[in-house]
Amino acid sequence: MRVAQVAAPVRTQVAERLRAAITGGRFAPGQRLVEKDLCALMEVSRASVREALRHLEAEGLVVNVPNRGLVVSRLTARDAASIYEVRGMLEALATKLFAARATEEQLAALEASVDRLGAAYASGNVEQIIEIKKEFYNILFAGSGNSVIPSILRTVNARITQLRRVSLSSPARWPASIGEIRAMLDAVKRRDPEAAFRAALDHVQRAAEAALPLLEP
Amino acid sequence: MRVAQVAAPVRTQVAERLRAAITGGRFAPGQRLVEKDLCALMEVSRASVREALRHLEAEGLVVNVPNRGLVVSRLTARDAASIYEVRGMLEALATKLFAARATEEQLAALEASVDRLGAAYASGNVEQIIEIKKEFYNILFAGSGNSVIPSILRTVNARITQLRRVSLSSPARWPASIGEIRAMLDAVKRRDPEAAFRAALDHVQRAAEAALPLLEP
DNA sequence: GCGAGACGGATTGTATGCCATACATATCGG
DNA sequence: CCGATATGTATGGCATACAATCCGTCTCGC
Repeated sequence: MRVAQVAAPVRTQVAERLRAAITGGRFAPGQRLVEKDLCALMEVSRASVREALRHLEAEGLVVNVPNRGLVVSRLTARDAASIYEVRGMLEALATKLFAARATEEQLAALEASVDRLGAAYASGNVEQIIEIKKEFYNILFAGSGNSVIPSILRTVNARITQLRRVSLSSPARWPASIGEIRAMLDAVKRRDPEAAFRAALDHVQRAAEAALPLLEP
Repeated sequence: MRVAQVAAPVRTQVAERLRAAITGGRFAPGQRLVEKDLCALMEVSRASVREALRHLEAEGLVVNVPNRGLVVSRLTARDAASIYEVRGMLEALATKLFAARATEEQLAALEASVDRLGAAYASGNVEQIIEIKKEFYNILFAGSGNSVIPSILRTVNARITQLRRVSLSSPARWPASIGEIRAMLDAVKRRDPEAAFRAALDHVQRAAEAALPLLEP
């Protein structure tokens, strides 16, 4: 009987906290990340901070300026548009595969999640919406049977989190959004992969249309 | 006038050499990567090796076993299938965007690259085929205007390099392959994004059908 | 007054040594 | 033959040291 690993390695904890700080907006894009300061902030050694930063660097959340150090990567309008294009394709693929492969249990779980999401939109609790949307996608990816889509989207989405939060904070698009998600669910329930693909792609494209103009006013 | 940086950081050189060794098959899947051994092999410090390994870990090329260290990640049949699904979508997207957005110069460059690729296939030089295919995709991605597709595919493709090399070593599929690529080119030249999408997706799907059976005999 | 160059602080890049801990294996006693 | 213990190996983590580089500032000479 294997006992639970109590403590994750320090470097991964550091990486997670840094990732949360960046995606949560506490570190602004363009801000310098000075190793020594991070050591003081988290009370760990420089080696651990550096290894964590190499991880974030590989994820694209921070970029390295030679001999100057790391700065929180700045999202250009083109990057954001590219990310939405990729998201559209991969989420559409996942939805299509879900429609073709998911078990009835997974389908029921997805439907239940959509119901909760509708309730969350009605209540207006943004944190709850974000939480349930994450759950929704976890069910979707699990049922798609594709093991690499989640990791790609997690990485790619981390870079546009601020943008999503901003766009989500205006409730104007909420009714349309939940409607699009219900359309995805309908297609999946009909076991219609092509319709599911189109519905998911449509959802992301409309989200992009709402979010991208916020980038450069 | 900025002078060329003569030396990349040691850790990136280490990461590149390790990546090349893994994708080149010199490190077999499942093989342990002992930090001290790598230090001795490359004559660098353990800190540099560790930072390089964090990078490869984020890329998924190696996986960490807690308190045991890193092993070259093993590609399951499901992983390989997932990767081909993702490749299909993203290469199809890139081709579609290229058809819609590329300049005439980029289109001419792509056509020239396809011609060289045809010659390489005719000559039977596998290394040359790989080289020109890389060039072909670089032109494709540049003309697609999407900045994140290349980085995703580079990461994802690194994991199936051995598989590609094996499948490429049998010339049986070569005529079909170059034919599919010419179909992509034709659609792009006609500025027909949807046809380009379908042609690129078809190319990857057929490559997958040829490569995946080689995984588990 | 003003530009060029020297200087110094700050920061990264790299190396080294050390210790604690976890795991695997060998060894030894019964 | 079996189980407990000892030992070796490797990672996980830390502190320190030092070179290279960059950047801002200050001074000196004109």
